[in-house]
Order: sequence, then C-alpha cells, then structure tokens
Amino acid sequence: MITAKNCIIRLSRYKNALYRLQTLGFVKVFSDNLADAVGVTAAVVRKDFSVFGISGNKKGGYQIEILLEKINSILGKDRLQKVIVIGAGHIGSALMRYRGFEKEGIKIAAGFDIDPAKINRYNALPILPLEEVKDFIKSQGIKIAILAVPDIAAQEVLDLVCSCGIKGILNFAPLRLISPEGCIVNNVNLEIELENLIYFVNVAEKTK
Amino acid sequence: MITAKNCIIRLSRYKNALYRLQTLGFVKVFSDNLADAVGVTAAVVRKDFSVFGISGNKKGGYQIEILLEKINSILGKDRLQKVIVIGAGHIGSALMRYRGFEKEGIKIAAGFDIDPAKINRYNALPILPLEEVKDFIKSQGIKIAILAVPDIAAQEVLDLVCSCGIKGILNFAPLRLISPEGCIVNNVNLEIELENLIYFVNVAEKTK
DNA sequence: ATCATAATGTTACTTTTTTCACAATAACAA
DNA sequence: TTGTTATTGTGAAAAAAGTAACATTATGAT
Repeated sequence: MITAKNCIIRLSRYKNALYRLQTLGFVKVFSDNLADAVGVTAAVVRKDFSVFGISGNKKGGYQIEILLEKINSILGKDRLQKVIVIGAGHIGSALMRYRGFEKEGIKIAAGFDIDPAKINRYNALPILPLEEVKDFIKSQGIKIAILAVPDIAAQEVLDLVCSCGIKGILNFAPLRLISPEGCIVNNVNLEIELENLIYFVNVAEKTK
Repeated sequence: MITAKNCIIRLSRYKNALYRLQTLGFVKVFSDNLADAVGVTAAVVRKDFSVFGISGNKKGGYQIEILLEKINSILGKDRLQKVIVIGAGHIGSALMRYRGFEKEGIKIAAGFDIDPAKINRYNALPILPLEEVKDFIKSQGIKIAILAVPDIAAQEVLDLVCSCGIKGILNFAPLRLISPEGCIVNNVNLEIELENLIYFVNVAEKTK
C-alpha cells in the first residue's frame, strides 16, 4: 500500500493515544476524541482510517481494542522487531538503555562499536565489535539499524550495514546519507530540531 | 515573517551543506549543488531563498560566505543560544554530553532533575535541583528548554517551565503535551521514528 | 414501529506545497 | 561590441494535503 509518511506517523500517534484512553478505562472512541488527542481534525482521523480500510460504527464510533489490533497490524507491531545500535557513544548508549522501545515491541538485540574498550560481550545487551556486525545481522535476521556514530564515519557504516542486508536505518548523524536502492534512511537531527524551535521562538518574540 | 516549518528545516540543511562545501574549499555554489546536497530539487532551493529575499547572481550562483551569513541571521545563529535540559536520565544526560550543539552555537547552560543523587552543582555543566529552575531561567534569560523527563511528569514540568518564561520546548516524552499560548513545543519521538521506519521497510519487503 | 439523533464515510472544495518551464540577465568569449 | 551560455528568479500548472459539508445509517427513545 502506497501511503504518505505523515499518515503513518499519525497512525502511530493514534495508537499511543488509544493506549492511554484504554488505560483510563475507555472501550470506544470517536473520531473527534482521537483528533483532540493527537492534534488534528476529526476528518483527518476518519480519512486516515478509510485509507487503511478501518471502519467504525455509524453511531458507536470505534472499538478501541479492535482499532488497536488493526493499527498494530498495519505498523507491523504484531511481532517483535529486533534492531541493532551502531555506535556506543553518548547517544548510542542512551538509546541502548532507553526503556521506551521495548514497550513498543522493539528490542535492541545488540550494540556495536569499533572501540575495544566499549565491548562487553556478556552483558544482557551485548556490545560487540563492529567486525561481527555482518554475522550478527545475517544470523539474527536484523533489518533495522540505528546509526549513532560520528558524522565522519556515518556514510561508511551505512554502506557496511546495507551490504549486510539492513533495509532501514535511523540515522542520528547530522548529515544526509546516501543509501543504496532498497534501504530507507530516516533522520533524527537534534541540532535542526533545536534550530527550528529557536527560529519560531524568535519570530514569535519579534511579532509580539 | 510567516513561513512553513519545512522551509525552515530546509534552511538548516542548506546551512549544514554549505559548511561542508566551504570545508572542501568551495567559495560559490549553485542551486542544483545545494539541491543534491539536501535531497530536494533546484527549484525548491531557489524558491526558499526567494521567500527570504536571498538572491544570487545570474550565472555565478551564490557566494557561500554571504549565503551562510544570511541563513545564520535568519535562523538566529548570529548569537549564542542558551538552553536548559530538564531531566538527567539516560536521554537527558546524553544530550548534556552531546558535542553537536555547541558547534551550532547552542549552549546547554544547565541541567535540572528532582533526584538529589543527580545534582552536581560544581560541574562545568551543573545539574541543579528542579526547584531552582525558575530563578535560573529568570536570571539567565533562558527561553528554550529540552524536556527529557518520564512521560508521566512531562506535562507538569512543561507547565512549570512555561510559567517561568520558557517560550520553546523540545520534548522527548512520547506524548502530546498541551502548551499555553505563546509557548511552542517541538516533539522528538524516537519510538515513532522507528515505527515509521519499520512500516516502510515492511511495505518495501511486501511489494518486492 | 417510527422518529430523532449522533457519528461515520465520502465527495467536493480549498489551501499548501512542489514541480515545471522559461524569460531575464550576468559573465565570458570571440 | 555582439553573441552565446549558464544560471537565477518567478509565474503558472500540477500534485498533495487538509477542510468542510453532508448523505448515510446504526442506535436508542418514544
């Protein structure tokens, strides 16, 4: 199914909102509740659902449980997703320790680094030398890698892991990487996020 | 000036690309070089520039140095931006140690946490108790805060810092926060970034 | 059984963003 | 000086995203 990136991001947000509503004891939800929860209009919610053939009831809205099942299935969350982290520096280590992923069914299977001092083979979350990444990816069937290496090394590491079968990369290095056909790169650029915020705060100050 | 968020993000990317080109010894640049570097078309580059009244030379392209000056001025990078980090957990600590910000003229002035064990008042980058955040924001004139606190505390901390004069928040908690008029929130949601990547990798697998 | 109501699902409309195309023009060569 | 070329700057066209409106229909009340 061919779909806009924004639409999928909203799907994730709906999912998160639905879990919160479920925790609060709700069983069903209306498009405008969800709209409020994620900050869009009700029409967008219904349209997004219609794109994926998700339907509700003319008066009763949507059953949260069924909705979550469908969204989770679309997002591939009906099975555990194993990822690896390359780079055990500040950001990489923080990501490896971050608990937010596992409650989303995302398991960090291992970390990798070139610095021998960072290797820790017998940890619950092992940190392995980068030379072993190929075998690991192959044997564990890993498709997704998080790249948290210095800028200068990013492209090289991307080429390496793509040649080992990685299909998707979440890149934290603040530069645009060139990926081979068949490998998707999503960027998280913290500097740019901050710059953007600074810009809009400044604009707001000036127009005040 | 009223402008789309995407346009500002591209401006940041142009800037980064320009610095790289400058390092490589280039003095001038054409719209299609920049377009390649950030992954858009040349027309977008020229249009973005025209929005901000940035002009080049028919035939000669753009002088990188002048271009950088203008972009930096638009992005507010002609002066040091001081920010604070709230939450000294895994992500917060990693951000405080991250060197990427300072080379962008962004200085983390202090970290804050409620856990007394995390306080370290005499460090180069002090970590202070959250009670002191108000005085700090006021006395240092801080406008931007990075929020790296547990989900459950995020809204409360946002309300607190906004009441102290914070105008912009970069939020790492994976939920939508409600901010008062006059305070902008940008979200960095790592789970959603990964989910998104997983979705598109799965789609690519299926359609293969 | 019938009616009123409330929410969906979809179609048509509007706005925004992107792409395309090309006139204008600065630089350089002959 | 004249002509050629390369690149900008922009206006029009196309595509995408978002909004609004409303016909449809399930639900519950009378």
